[in-house]
Amino acid sequence: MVHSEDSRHLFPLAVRGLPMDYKATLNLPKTDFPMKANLPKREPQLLERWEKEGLYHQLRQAAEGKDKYILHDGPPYANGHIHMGTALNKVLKDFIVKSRQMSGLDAVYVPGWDCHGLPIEHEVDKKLGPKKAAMSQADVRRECRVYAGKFLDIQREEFKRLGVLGHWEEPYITMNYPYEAVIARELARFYHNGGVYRSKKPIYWCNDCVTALAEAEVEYADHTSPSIYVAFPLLDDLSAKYPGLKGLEVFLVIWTTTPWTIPANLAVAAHPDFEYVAVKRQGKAYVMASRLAPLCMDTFGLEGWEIAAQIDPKDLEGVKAKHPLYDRESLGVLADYVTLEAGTGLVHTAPGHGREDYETGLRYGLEVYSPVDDHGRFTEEVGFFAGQKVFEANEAVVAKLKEVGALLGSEKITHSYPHCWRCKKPVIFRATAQWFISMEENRLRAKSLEAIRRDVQWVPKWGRERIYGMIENRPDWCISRQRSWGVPIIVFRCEDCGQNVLTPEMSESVCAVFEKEGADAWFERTPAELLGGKDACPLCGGRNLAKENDILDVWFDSGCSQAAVLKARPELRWPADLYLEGSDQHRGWFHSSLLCAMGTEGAPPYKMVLTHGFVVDGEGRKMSKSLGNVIPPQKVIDRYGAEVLRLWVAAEDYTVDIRISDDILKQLSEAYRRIRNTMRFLLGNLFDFDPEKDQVAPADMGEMDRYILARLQDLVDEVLAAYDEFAFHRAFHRLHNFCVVDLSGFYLDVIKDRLYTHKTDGPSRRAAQTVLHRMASQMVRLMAPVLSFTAEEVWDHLPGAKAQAASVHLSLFPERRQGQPGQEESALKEKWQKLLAIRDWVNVGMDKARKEKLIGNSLDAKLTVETASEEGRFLQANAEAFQELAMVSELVFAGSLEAPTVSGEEKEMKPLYLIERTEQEKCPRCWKRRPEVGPEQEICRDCREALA
RNA sequence: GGGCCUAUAGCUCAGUUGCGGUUAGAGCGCACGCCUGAUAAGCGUGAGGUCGUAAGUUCAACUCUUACUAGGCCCA
Repeated sequence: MVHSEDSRHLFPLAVRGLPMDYKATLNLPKTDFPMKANLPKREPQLLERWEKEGLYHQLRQAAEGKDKYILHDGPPYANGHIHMGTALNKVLKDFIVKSRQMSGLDAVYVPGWDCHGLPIEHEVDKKLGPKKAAMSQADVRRECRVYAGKFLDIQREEFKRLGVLGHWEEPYITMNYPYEAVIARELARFYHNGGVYRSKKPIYWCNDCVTALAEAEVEYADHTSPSIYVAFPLLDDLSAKYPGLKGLEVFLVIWTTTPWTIPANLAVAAHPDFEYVAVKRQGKAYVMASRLAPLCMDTFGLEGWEIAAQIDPKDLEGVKAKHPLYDRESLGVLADYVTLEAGTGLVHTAPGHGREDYETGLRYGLEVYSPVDDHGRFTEEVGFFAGQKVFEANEAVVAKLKEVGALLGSEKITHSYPHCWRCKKPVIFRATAQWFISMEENRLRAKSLEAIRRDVQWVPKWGRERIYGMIENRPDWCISRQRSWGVPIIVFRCEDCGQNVLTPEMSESVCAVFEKEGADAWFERTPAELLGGKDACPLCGGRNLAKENDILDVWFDSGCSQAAVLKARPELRWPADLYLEGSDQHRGWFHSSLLCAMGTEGAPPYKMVLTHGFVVDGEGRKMSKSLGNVIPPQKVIDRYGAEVLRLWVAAEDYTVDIRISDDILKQLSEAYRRIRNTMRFLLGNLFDFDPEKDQVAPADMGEMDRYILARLQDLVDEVLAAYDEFAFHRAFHRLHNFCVVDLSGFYLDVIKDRLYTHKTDGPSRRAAQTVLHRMASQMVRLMAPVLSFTAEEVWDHLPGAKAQAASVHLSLFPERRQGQPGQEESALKEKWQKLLAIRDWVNVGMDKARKEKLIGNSLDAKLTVETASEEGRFLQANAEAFQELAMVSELVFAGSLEAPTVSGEEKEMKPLYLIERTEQEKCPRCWKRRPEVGPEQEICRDCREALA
């Protein structure tokens, strides 16, 4: 044992022979709960234990009969490893499920995966290479199934590693046979309701993948296109109204960045509100928007022009121009999407090659003309360019226009253009026969909009406006894809009468086969087999039914999860209480699920929709390979542990973008250590505490204990309120703040004396332990949804905990305060907050005294407080409490002070005080400096009593 | 280009759910010091913000309006 210089001098121990080992008489903290978490190693052990004990199923059992809380999992795509965004999403869901469970609900969580679709098929294509040509569609599908299954397993392990609890052995999987059957069945319901139709319509088309693409499947990237100005000779004579045009050859001048669509031109659009002019030069007149005309003439290199007439755009509606290349008319139309940003103010319109063009075409009764085949080649009907690929034909079109003298100008332009999300090549708009779900039939759009307004709670609330706008403006849902890996559109075509046919009996027969054999049956079996021999056309009686080739958009698959999962599983319930996904899902899963449910059930599948933002780097930039700022979850887990990743999710306000960086993670691991150490201190001081026998009633505690218990109750109330509102960052900050400010900085520091030196089973020590026990027991449960691993570890070490529940996750949250705090409690709080404020003020002087080497430890100090102020007298009345709080050896009072330690200027509300070094001797046991300690008496009176 | 959203100390968050009012708060980190009986811990003190920028409304704006800048999601 080593003594300080000081105590050796005071206690000539030779007198007694050997130094008394007072340290051995103290109750110092003792615990197996390690300071160092070693999370990357410890977490897998806990996971193994939870799995072995079947924790998720124990939770189900424990909650049996309670109200259910259904958070319906949005299925991630079974392709690739998880990334920070998917990790964030799953961890947030885990917070919600665990906190709802601990609030006394039965929070079932069935995770799912989305398994069909182009991205997987594309990967499989790449893997198969030329082999694919020799394979049947069914063979390709088998490969896809294996591929999806592999990544499903990978992701499942990755999610479990995060500490996410759920029914992992039996997730929902969109490629499972029963699920596939439900998809087909839901589609059939739409079909039988008349909501599904087949029509020619321009859709995004990838020439390379030879498929239609969903809007979600195109991405925008820069693309260089030829931009050309083309003159369309006007056939109608406008000179009656505009005499300035008399005798002139008049042209409508358009601008386009897709020359290859010129052959499909059927109209020229003007804006109804813009001003137009006809510009005259050398016997010709060019019609353009007046604001753009000078610029354009400049571009064309034409000088010496004048304005021949101001033209009202309404007069352009219905006029006929001649197509520059073909013997065909092009109609003058009006459209309000025409802009003056670039071009001529007159827009080339090809209804078969653009959505807006298509809609304009509908209004004017134009054909949906699209002379391009599946591979993006012109068909025979276009003449000159037949057989050429459209992008390559750009040049030929330009040349031809030049040849006929219709080309006024051309240049290269780089602009944002849609590309295929898989092959990254530019896509086109092309009209083909597709299957659609009508937004108007059965009032699907109107009913959905009503439901968005009336029946669903959107958090944050702007989500409502966002999805409302999308549903309000979206076109009909194109549900067909020309691929293999998906659920087929189970419609038959009668080769005899040429009609598409599907009766309820037929669809039911097909779905029954799907349930047993999966959707593969569509590709492997004959119509007769699928229809149980009843394969006669219901219209003409012919027996030559052919199966539709198109498969369904994958968004329809996941949109059906509410039917295939919520309704199908007995442990779940329809509708769900909550959907929680990233804000991009307003156009994705929230959207498709709503349409599917509205179409078949007439009601939304969720009561509440919660969204989170996107993970960005420390500078707020999105994560991308090209920026090199991607942080994979695995890296964080390996370095800090999943617990720190979870803490990151909890600490950030997820309603907006969520930043992550090394600095942020470092900061969080510091915060983690602080919380862990606080819990460790609590446990360490409970080593000899048996809650069954040693508890002290609050009435028998001191004020300080009762005060901190009131603070603890505040913590419980606020953290639980935060969980209720899904405001996890508030829960985390509050808990952390409590550890730092209320515990470390105040209560724990102050009660060390009691815990260590007071009589082991005396009331003051047992009171402090009672408080610590209650604190640990409540805090561990408050933190369990977030710090799931650490809380379990604490639970293992907490006296009496295991007797209550085998796992902290099986316990319930602490009780909230009933009603408002009582008057007594409020008074107690006010008083102690005042004492603490004065302590802060005294600390200023203590620091000064330390810097002056007057004292080191605060127990070296003698504090003299002036009683002239109200606060001074307040302290005098509460001297004992304040002395314990300030941890000084002497506290005395004086009427006035000559030279206070810190000048009280501008702090007149604070008492003046003086800090000196006390003359009293140090008790070698409790280290307080006491008057009775000296050569006669080795230790202080309190210590003697404690040891008695 | 359009819609929606975000912008408070180096970092993470508060700033009193819709309604503007005294020197804008906390913790972390940092600096300086203390302790060595929470010790690869703990305590204290302190320095950090023209509340993204610029106008406007007002007696008064972090809080309201507009524009701009940066960033995010969705769409074109």
